[in-house]
Amino acid sequence: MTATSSKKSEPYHHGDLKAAVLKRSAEIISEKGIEALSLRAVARDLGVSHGAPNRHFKSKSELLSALVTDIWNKMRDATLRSAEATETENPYVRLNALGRGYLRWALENKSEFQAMSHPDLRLYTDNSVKDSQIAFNDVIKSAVQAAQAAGRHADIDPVLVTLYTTSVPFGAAMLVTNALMRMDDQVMDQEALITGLINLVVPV
Amino acid sequence: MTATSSKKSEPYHHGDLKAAVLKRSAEIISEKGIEALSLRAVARDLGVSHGAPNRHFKSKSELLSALVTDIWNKMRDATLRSAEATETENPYVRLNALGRGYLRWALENKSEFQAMSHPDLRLYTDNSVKDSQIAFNDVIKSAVQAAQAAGRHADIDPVLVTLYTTSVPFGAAMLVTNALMRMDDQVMDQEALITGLINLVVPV
DNA sequence: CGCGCATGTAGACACTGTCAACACTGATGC
DNA sequence: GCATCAGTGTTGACAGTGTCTACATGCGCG
Repeated sequence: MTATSSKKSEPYHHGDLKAAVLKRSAEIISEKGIEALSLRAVARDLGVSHGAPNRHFKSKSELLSALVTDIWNKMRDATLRSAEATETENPYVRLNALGRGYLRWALENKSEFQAMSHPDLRLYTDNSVKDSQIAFNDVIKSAVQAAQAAGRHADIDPVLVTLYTTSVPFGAAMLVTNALMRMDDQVMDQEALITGLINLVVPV
Repeated sequence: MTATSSKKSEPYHHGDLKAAVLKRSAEIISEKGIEALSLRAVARDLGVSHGAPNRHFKSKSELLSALVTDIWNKMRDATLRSAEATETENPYVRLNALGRGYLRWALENKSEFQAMSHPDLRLYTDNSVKDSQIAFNDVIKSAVQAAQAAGRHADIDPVLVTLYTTSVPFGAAMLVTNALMRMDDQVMDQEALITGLINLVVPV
């Protein structure tokens, strides 16, 4: 919406402020974490008055929602790509790759990953966030069910198996990025950690 | 620190403001979530001036740290109690109970659990939080290693197995309490979910 | 008894998100 | 071609926040 593009001098109208706000906000999250994001700071960075962003986002929560929606979509893409890179139909291999892609993306995009569970998101119920969550979950769910059809936990409630399968990369990423679990005494190569961990959930 | 107790009329000195601030803050977190916590509101609730809490907590982050330290300790106690209630030495049964106690506590103390990963905690590096995390992790680690000694993933790096084992209840609690995973289409009894999920990680 | 120091108060400051009133501008309809 | 008008940006205000400093109070220790 509102995509006139072009970067002139600095006229009264910015031209594409909405996109610029989203971009700068994403940068701030990535660089300093979501706790450093403020509407006024973004406006300052863009050389625009402090009230300008409100023309495009009714509230900070709405901006947050837009950002997080985008993050969910990026994470889904990265996860899916990882599975498709295997070029196989073997549901175990695919599910394993899904998990590794998921975890790797989270560890390599720490700030974005952390933003997804920001408390302020609970203040704003936006369907776009929910929709992107559902789209992500559907990716995992169908891969899990394909593996179930091939014999993995075949007799267990699919909801349970999906939750279990998701919890491992998600929980591990949370624990590691938030330093909620100390792993310092035995430092480990990141890729070895990813592979080792996912192999425990989805042996191949 | 400053534990004179007693509730007189309303003298100049509160008597035990530090404890009162902690208590009221914990209530607010529990009732309205951590995003609703403000120093000034707590001061108002306690009928005390807005600057008073600063005498006991140098910053809001310091208060947060104290609260979260307490939460970690409570969670550890609940988790441990759950294992000891089994009255067995069987490491599988004990580890399974640990996981169920962990997950149950998180689901039943949603707000407290969510507080533990609040972004603002990253602004304040406090050893007390770290120490209580370590104490919690040690509980799990030793139970995991006992199970390894009994044959569970015996040949895998203990760090990996501990991370895996912790990730499941932690990740599931995160996903469910933050509504990051929709589970609505197939509602499930909470205790059935807990048991079913933990059985996938630690079969008994 | 008196003094000191911990504790509580009051005011100020900079910052935040949000809102309303106003200014500018580009496109549309006549 | 020109007036109009909706969209966008500006400015100032407001309430709220955390934090700091100067001041007030009173408890406990010498």
